[in-house]
Amino acid sequence: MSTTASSPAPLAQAAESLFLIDTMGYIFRAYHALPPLTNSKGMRTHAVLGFTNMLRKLLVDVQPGYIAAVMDTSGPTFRDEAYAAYKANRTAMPEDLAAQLPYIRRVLEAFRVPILEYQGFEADDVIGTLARQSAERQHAAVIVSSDKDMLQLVNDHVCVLNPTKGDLLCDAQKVEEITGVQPSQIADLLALLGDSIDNIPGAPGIGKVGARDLIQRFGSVEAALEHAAEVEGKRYRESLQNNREQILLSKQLATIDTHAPVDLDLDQLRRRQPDLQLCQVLFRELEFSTILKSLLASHGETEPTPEAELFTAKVECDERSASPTELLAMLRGAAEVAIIASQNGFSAAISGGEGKPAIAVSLAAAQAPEFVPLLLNEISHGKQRWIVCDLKGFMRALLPFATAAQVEAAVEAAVQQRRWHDLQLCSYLLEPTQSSHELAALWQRRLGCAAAQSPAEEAAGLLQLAGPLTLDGEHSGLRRAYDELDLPLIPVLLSLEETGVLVNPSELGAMSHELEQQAAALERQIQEAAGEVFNVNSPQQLARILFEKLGLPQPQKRGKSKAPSTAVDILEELAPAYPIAGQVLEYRQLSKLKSTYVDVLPQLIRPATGRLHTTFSQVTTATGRLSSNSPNLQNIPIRTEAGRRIRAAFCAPPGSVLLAADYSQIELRLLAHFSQDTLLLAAFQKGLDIHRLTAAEVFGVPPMMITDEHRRRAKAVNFGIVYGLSAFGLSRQLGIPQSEAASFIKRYFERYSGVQAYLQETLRQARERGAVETLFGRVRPLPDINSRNAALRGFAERTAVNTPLQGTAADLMKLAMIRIHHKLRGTPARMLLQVHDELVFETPRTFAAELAPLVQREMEQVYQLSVPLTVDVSVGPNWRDTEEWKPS
DNA sequence: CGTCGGTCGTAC
DNA sequence: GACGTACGACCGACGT
Repeated sequence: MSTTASSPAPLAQAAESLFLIDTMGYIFRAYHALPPLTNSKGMRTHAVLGFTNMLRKLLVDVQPGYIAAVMDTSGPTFRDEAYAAYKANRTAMPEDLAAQLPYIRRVLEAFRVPILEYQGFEADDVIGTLARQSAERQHAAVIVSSDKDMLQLVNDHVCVLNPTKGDLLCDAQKVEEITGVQPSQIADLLALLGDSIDNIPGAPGIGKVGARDLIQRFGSVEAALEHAAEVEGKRYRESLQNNREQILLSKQLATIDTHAPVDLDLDQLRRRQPDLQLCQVLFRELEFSTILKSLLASHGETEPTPEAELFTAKVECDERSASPTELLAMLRGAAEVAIIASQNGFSAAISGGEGKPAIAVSLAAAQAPEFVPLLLNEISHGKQRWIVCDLKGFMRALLPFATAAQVEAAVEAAVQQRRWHDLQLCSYLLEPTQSSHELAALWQRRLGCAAAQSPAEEAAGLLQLAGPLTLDGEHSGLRRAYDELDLPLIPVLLSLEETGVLVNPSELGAMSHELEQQAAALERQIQEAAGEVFNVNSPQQLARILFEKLGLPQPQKRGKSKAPSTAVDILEELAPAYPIAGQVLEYRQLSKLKSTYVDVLPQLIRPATGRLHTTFSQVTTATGRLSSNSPNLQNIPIRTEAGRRIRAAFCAPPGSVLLAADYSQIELRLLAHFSQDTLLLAAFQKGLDIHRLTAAEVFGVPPMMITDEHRRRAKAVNFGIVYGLSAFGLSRQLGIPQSEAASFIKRYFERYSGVQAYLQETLRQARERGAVETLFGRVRPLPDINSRNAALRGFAERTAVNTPLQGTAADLMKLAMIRIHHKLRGTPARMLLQVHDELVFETPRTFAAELAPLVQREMEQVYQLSVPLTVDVSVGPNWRDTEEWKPS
């Protein structure tokens, strides 16, 4: 509000004024006006965000002396009795808005703004009454509202501030300027105009201008009705004469009651400083980090407040120190043990008994050699449930003090007896769309605290988190994915990561040099054609050169920030006519390979093993797939010749070979299984080429006549189905008119009618439940599936189609991995990588002939479906040059 | 000098 | 807005 150049008097006197916030009115407008932001938890937060921003701006810029937030209570009011249809037009509050209301209250509490609500009285009337009482005491009041009803309350001591109209401040003069009538005549104006939102009927046929003129001329609706006969315009005259009762009722409804039984107590409403601790907890939960940052900054808290102050629910524990044997003795008697292993040592916590704080113990790293063997023995043979966060990380921390086989054996024993409670995994299964399931994130979200202050307290926090992060009751459907897939997979993934994969660094080194030369040459050519030196890597600068300076035809497609897109499909279209476009494409390809793979991978080779060790994340994707990072080994190039050279650098050591096994069309096979579509089932049962079949069916071409182009398009259609395709998306993918794409889709669903029925049923269930699930019960919530926002809804619908297919494929692959891992125990073969539908192994050449059928059988037989699962196996010296293995 | 959103490109 | 799921490089705007 400091931006309001000429602050009218009431704002200049803000330090003494009473600010009355029309809370619900503002929230409704924020809800409808702002894009429906969702935080990482899937909760809508935009109304809270809009309200918080408004409130904070008010508090900071205006510095009100007195403030209150007025809210409605549920229940009937006098207006409902006066007019049954009143607010009948107001549909029930949308669920995602209702869910935000408790947070609005918490925001007000955190800012220490008192909430005023009175049973049976609407906020308008409470505001009107308080404003009147304030004015009678010669005390200025400012009503913060965007509702035009409020303008009737304006007088010498009362004005209205509209935060949605750039902080428009209305005094009596401004009201007249805007509406053409005095504040005292606003109710008369609205009585004629009506208000569709509040279901005030008004006078049919009388609009803005008419209402204003009539009130200006007669002064009130009563007077206008009395003199209706004198009105010249036939439409207005008859409306007045024919709607007398309705108009009078409308005025009654539009009139704010300024005599509600409410007493203004200014002292209670004096502005107070925000409760920074509450603000921190709340805004972290809501993920309003910008607001939090600026709030802390404005209160001189450049450093985050000391952690101790953040604890709203301090994790209680009695800290003790103990020797390894004493600690073991303590663990032995416990039913549940929370345990953390880190570089700094160990900490563990057990329940202190009913009502008592947890008992927590920490152990220095120096004790690990003595402690770990004891611990592993207890994990294997004890009866406790072990609570951890990130079992894979826990296992890894034990590796320096025991053999991998010992760690794995102990963990496996407890896995089989269902004695592991991995909070990270539970959190993921419960909320697969959350961006983080790290312990720190769980503390923040579930305990409302920043972090523990000591290792022992951290362990005690784990104990506390185990309560909310269980898969019991309504979430017991997730147990199967936990018990049968995700938990048993953990030792498998640890094994893959620790094994690593061999890459040939000198091969990559040579490539780096070549790519450098080629890219530099292309860069020179591009800059020469451009007539200037610029950064080809900058899409923005490139767009300027291509579309402004050189005048290439501009694409329709634009980025979010306005520059025309220079993406590959655009440049490909331009390449035949403009060599520079082709050069850019080639440059991009080379520099991508160099910067993302060739120059990065050698640096990540672990010196101790001479191999590349990725990290698989089991808690990242919304569908249940794994992800891979540092480096990502799930996106090593394969499509282009230059890219395949990188793949060739992934190799087997002398005497060994790589073996790759991949599921053929697993998602389409799952579609056949789920949909039971006759045609699709028959196709897979007969082992047909599914893309050729689709080409024949959709394009109406006999199988003999199908061209590569037909097949290419059919393949795009098949992929599109799995992705929840739209005509727009398909048309863009294939570069064909949307109408043509639409006819392909139509033909597809005519031919594969079972698929269409299945997809419709999937959507119906998703809408009903607000979630979809995989074959093994992994659930993905879809908060937007019934949204009124078409874009959000469309996205949720495509997700609803894709997730059961992609997620079930991931489930099956996990199961196959677990089984194969166990079959490989005692063999010289090692599983190295998983790339969604492919597994890569390393094996002595002499064992390959045994490994191949084992892997193929386990993968194909992983689960009985209505169609066969088929797996292609290939073997070779490196990841590029593998040759198909055939059972003999 | 770090952070963060946008754009682009790699995989399945 | 715009067919699903990821990771990550680079740029450039922004705040320190």
